[in-house]
Amino acid sequence: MGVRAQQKEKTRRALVDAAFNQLSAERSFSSLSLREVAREAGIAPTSFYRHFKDMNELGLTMVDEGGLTLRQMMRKGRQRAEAGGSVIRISVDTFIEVLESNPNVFRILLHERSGTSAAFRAAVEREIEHFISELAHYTEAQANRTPDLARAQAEALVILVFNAGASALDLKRSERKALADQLVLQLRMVATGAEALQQKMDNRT
Amino acid sequence: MGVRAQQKEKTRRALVDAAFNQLSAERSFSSLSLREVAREAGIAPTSFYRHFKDMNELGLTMVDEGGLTLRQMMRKGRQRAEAGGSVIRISVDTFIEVLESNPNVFRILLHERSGTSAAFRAAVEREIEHFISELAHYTEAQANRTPDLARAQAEALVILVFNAGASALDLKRSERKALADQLVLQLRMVATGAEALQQKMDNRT
DNA sequence: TAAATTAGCGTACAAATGTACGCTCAACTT
DNA sequence: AAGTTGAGCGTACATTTGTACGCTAATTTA
Repeated sequence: MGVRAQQKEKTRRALVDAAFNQLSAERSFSSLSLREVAREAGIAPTSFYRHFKDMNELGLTMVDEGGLTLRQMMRKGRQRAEAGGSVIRISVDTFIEVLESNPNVFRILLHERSGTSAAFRAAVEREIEHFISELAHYTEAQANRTPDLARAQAEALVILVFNAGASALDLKRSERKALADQLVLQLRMVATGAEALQQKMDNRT
Repeated sequence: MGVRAQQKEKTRRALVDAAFNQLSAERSFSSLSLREVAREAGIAPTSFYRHFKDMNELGLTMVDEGGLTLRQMMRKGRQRAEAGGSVIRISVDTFIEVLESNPNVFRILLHERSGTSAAFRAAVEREIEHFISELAHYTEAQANRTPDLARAQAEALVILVFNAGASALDLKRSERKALADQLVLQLRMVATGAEALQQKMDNRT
């Protein structure tokens, strides 16, 4: 890659990073202005357009990138689970860690999921869908579930985890422990219930 | 109430209604400006201050009012359930109806739950908490649950319902049917699972 | 009836925003 | 070596925003 393209990429990164850094509990993506982001990235407002058509395009990039980051981290965590122990417990702990080290990545997904732009909502759903289908396949194979039961179960699990994540963002570290415990309990409910429903269906034939 | 106070109340309502009416899939509360709301309500921008300190105060009013509306409608629906039939099924159907007739009320709760203002988030949580504790008490009495198991179960149920609501907002009427069915399945999972866990605990003593 | 209160208005202003336009100059192509 | 490209900049402008201030006129209070 030429010097020129390299520099361009660097600036582009600066923009994305600047936007991520400006996110916080008090600042959502949609409240960021193009000028603010450019300022933080150290370029002139008008130079922004050399990289993105508008703020929307930046945001979608962030959603995609953020989703990827999250999935990679979760996958890494799942490897730990293969060494033995409760899958649920380990997944929850991993998730909390991911959350703590990337709060802003999680924030944008969470907020834009119920956001004002259809494109954003779709992008977030797509990311969540990745989680769900990965998990559904896992359960289908592991626990011999009917596809649609596996699907419903996986979806319920993911939703519960995401929502707990949302609450966790506002909590102190000590309170998070209790939250994680309750989440584990809820996930077990779903898993146990799914198993019971599956049994009932199997016996009926 | 004097003529004067009556007129004031009327204008205040006009403001709240104007704000609710401007909400849509493409327009969140935080994207509304004070001037827009005033314009829609048919008063001068500066007159806004005769009723609310700022947009934030308006928003909090809307959250409180919206939560109240939702709870009243759900309560009315629960009466239908007492006539017999699956509590879960009837509650879900009621919820979908409520959603369809008050999409904007639901939207503001949903969006501000992950919003940018701590006050808003707290207000929404408070509303959701109402739902949860009502349901937890119901379950505790009805199904002899341990308090904390009842609590975890109720929370899981409410979260699943709310999330399905969020998805439903983006769906056509025909697709909502399938969504409702899956939701019912998920709720049954939680209920069944909670029951099984309860049994296990009981047997252990 | 006289005085006090106040909802609503119009004017005004500073601040911030998105973006059009044209320039520069370093990097790349031929 | 000569010519082309394009990232980044500065200037400029029309819009929109929140809100300060002071007035009016109708209602309420005394």
